[in-house]
Amino acid sequence: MLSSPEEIREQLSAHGIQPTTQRVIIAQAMLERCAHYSAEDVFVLVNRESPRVSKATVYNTLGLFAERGLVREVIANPDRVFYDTNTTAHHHFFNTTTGQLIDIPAESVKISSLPAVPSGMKMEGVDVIVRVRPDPSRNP
Amino acid sequence: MLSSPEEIREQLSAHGIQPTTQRVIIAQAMLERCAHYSAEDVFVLVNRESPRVSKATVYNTLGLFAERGLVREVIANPDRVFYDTNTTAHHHFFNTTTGQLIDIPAESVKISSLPAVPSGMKMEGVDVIVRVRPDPSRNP
DNA sequence: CTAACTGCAAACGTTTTGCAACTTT
DNA sequence: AAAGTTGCAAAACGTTTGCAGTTAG
Repeated sequence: MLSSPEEIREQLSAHGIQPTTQRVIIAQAMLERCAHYSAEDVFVLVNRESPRVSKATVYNTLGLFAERGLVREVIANPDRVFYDTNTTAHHHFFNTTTGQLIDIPAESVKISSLPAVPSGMKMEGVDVIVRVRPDPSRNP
Repeated sequence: MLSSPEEIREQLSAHGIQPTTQRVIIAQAMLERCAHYSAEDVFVLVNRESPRVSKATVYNTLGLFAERGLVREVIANPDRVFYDTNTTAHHHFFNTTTGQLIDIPAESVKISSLPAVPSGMKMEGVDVIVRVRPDPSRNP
């Protein structure tokens, strides 16, 4: 992934996001490894060594990043919104027992038919969430 | 839909749910018309005429109903979990502007390929959420 | 200099909890 | 009688807000 502050700043600018100190810190932390982060995850990650970004800023920033397409909002768990640094088209396994999300590459899912979008509406995207859980009978 | 308290009680029992007074009230209100209800919706609906069920009981009951398959949890909006009285296989349009959900019959969506479920896991179901929004160019 | 952004703490709305009282079996 | 359920109010939780102070262009 990208890592130098330089590259991060460019990425932010490319998405129309003003690269402030805190935004660079957050983007760097998130893009370092591909994962699904809750707001709390990011808050902890970013302030691990020393307090650098406030909670309000984390929330604002995640919202902004999602709006500008730098990360993607994934909603599978009622308790938490996740922000996915993988913004390419893809889907998810959702472990209903642990709440964990696992990416499914777009190619693995083929949707051969979809209904017409209601009139006056425009399709934004399609999310496929495959709910799974540990199988007691197969994993003794 | 079902409507007599008798039938409702039977439905609850059939799902392994002890048919108490409050649960019958809630089930009756929800099954009366097919829709997507938030917990607050149900709370208001059920206490419209007179206070009959507490908020805590509404939450507990919805959780129980979902667990036992009487209703289905639909998560598309970070702000609210919806409970869908349509438990047959089907999918959803999600209007990202208004937060409204619209059912898509299962037959309208054909998924021709899915990845293998991670080992030791068992598939519970597949949710397809088609995100849509008003199209300014088509609806002036 | 101006507009944009940040931090703090307080406010918010939803969901959960602890526990005594009450139903249901 | 025992087990399960309910209501209440309080707590917890994630998220948002208002505003004064700071930073970026």
